[in-house]
Amino acid sequence: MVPVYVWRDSEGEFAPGAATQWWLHHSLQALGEQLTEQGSRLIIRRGSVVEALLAVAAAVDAEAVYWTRGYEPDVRREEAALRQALSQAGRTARRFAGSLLHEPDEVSNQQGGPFKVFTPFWRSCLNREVAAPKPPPHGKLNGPAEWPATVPLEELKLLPTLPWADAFPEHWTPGEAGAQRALHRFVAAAMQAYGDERDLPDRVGTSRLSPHLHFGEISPRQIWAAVADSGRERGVFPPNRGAQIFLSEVGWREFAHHLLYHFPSTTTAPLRAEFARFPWREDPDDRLLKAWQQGRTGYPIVDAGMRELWTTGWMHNRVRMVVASFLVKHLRLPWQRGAAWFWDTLVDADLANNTLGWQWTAGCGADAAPYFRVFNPMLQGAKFDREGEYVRRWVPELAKLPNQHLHCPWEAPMDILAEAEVTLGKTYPHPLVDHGTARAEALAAYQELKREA
DNA sequence: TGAAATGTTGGGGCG
DNA sequence: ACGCCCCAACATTTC
Repeated sequence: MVPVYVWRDSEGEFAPGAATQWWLHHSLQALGEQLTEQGSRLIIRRGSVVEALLAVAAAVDAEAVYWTRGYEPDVRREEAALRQALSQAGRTARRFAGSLLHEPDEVSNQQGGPFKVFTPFWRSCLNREVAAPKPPPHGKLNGPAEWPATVPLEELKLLPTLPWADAFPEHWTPGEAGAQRALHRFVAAAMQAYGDERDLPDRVGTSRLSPHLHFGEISPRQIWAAVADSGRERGVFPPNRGAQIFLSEVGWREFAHHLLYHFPSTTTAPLRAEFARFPWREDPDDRLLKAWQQGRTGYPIVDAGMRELWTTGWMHNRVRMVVASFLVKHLRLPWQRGAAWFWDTLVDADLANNTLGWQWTAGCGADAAPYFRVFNPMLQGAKFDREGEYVRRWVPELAKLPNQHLHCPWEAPMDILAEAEVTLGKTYPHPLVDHGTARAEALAAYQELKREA
């Protein structure tokens, strides 16, 4: 067996982002070390996936090439080309499914088509058996008499040249061992309270498994099995309400892949075609976009989220919904711009999940939030960051403000601002847009879209 | 996995 | 005792 990773020469809008590359570097490093411990190696190549795999296969005269299938449009084209090339070269192609609980073409509605609404999709999934995960290979792995050439990991230049990702290691341990630790921490310590705590961004109430899942360091079947195992003694599945909600979140990931597979154009185009004509706002020099990206919108919960993203490569899901709603509704900038920023900065950037998330927020996707559902950043802050711990952690210049004014500093009396050492427009920005005005304009833009329909 | 406007209900103060 | 008003609490509708 010869384990191979090929770093593609990919360009364009869905080439791996900077945060993805950071994670990949460490994940490959961990995988390489693990394989070495088992007497094997990780062979790294770069360039065309098809050419690289054909070359390695020829070098060791491989009988067959094995891989796990993917669902992104580019990957599907690549796999088809690989199949054909292997066939021509007289080698066997063996493709396996390992990234989902259920394959997108095995789940269908009563008309035999793809689902477009989550609830019936997930109900249908719950009626199916989830295959048990296979144990990982243990002990010594066999290898060829002579190992093929490999590119040193450093030569892929995956790590950022600027010190942007310096704090990432405090928050993440890429690799299979880190994934297993995260899973077992969650199941043992947080899963039962998941229903109550998952929406509170200052807690570690979520699983934080998304990057591990994206990179295949853990599979959803392993997660399913671990959750089921935690309730085995009492013979109940799911073991509790927290587990049930958590598994349905895994279900949203399944749904996202289902949609990407059946509607591959949604990575760039709205599923609801009329939204292609949405009157987005002009943004000369990307002034509004940059303020959002840099966490300088003047809305504390939004800025906290954007800074958490920049600092850790991740953002709590509740806050993702808030900042996404803010970009699409308050700033009225195209959801694709937000998706591109998430794509570059999230360590869990995933084409299926990112596409579903942004189309959901923008109201133009499958089973999406209606467009008029505009999040109020002050209320979201008051509801989900009641004690202000999240905002104080990521927007420290507001830390001395009392809770009452923390989520809307522009409404605080002068003396309270002075006492908290806050000067709006200087130590912290004025609101980039007025909430009431922005909301009204967003709704008017939506009416315009409907009128033209 | 909204928010805001609008409508309804019912307790309590008051004449 | 009774009607009236106020208003909070809750429900419904609309965006």
